Amino acid sequence: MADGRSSAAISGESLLFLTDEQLRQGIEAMFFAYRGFTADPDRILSDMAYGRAHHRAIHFINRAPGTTVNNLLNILGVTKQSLNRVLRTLISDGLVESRVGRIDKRERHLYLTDDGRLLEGRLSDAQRARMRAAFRDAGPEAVAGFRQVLEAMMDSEMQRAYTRLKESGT
Amino acid sequence: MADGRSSAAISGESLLFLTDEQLRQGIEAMFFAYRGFTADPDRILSDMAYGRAHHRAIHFINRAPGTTVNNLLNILGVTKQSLNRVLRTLISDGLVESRVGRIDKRERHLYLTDDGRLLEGRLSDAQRARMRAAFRDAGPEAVAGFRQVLEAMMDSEMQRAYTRLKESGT
DNA sequence: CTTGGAATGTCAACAAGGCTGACTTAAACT
DNA sequence: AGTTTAAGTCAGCCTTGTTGACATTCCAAG
Repeated sequence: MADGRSSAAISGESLLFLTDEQLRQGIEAMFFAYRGFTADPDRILSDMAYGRAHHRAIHFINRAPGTTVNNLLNILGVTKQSLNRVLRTLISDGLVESRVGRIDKRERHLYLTDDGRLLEGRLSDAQRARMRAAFRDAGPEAVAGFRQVLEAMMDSEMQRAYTRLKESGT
Repeated sequence: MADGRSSAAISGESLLFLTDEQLRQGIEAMFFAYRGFTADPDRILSDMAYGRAHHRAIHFINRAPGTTVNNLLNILGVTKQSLNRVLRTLISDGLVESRVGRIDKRERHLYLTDDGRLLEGRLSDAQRARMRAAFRDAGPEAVAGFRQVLEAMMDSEMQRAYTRLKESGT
């Protein structure tokens, strides 16, 4: 497993794309690309008292308006204390609204306010601009491959969450 | 820009892969996939007193043995104070060796010790296993697209760093 | 030979954002 | 009535990022 070409055992057909060298390039590509991926929203957020955690909350509340705290917790994969700290500031700053559930009054349903939607737009415009440029440069076939590999890299639980979100879109 | 189909202006040929919906799916795929990407090494590291920052340092020192602190700083994109804290623990724990430069004695050249290489192996075996599974599931064409999109998503400076590393490999 | 600047390291302080654990409140379920 | 669940809160801890100030060492240019 540490001989430098563990998966380079070429078995008839070309599995050269599975060499440790190829895998390592993939790993480094993920590392550098993720930095670019977050760079633009981070710049916007650093001017305010917000960080990446706020962005994530805003993104998914916008994505699924009325989502419950528990729901968001599962998607974000953090503790409720961590999320609560973020939500508290967003609510008190008037970007997020928390409504008591009608059916189950224990639940809180989360919505973006007008101000919240405004910030969401600024953040996702910036992030989409980069993604759009990358997609356009690479072309539709590359984009399909990109999505396919990313999906295969997720934990199965996140894969389900991702698919659910995907299917709820439009 | 916030009308929900800003880039869906279908201009003759099919640019449907550039709709805001497609871009958002790409954004969410990056988010969920990156979690999976770091999950396995994170689990190993949490047993020790180390975190993701230690992993990154170990990875790139292994990748380019003898690299200087400044070099590493540029690749990792953190402040020297941040990196120094990480390096200090790695050096005092005997995982990394810091040698004074022969030509320029101000520089410190960094190398993994045997113990360091051992941990590096454990971490990258875990990370590669997931990447390998994802690559295999998706197939070579998808992998090519994956790499192409990621590369286009990097800042140009990181793109250069990535290419340099890529070309130094094997 | 001296001095300026570069590379490195260190100290201190701070903030964001993770975490655990303990506990409360209110509502719902059984 | 008693238990479970959803949410929130308090306190404290850790990692990892940040600034700013400052010391050391040493190369290189004047």
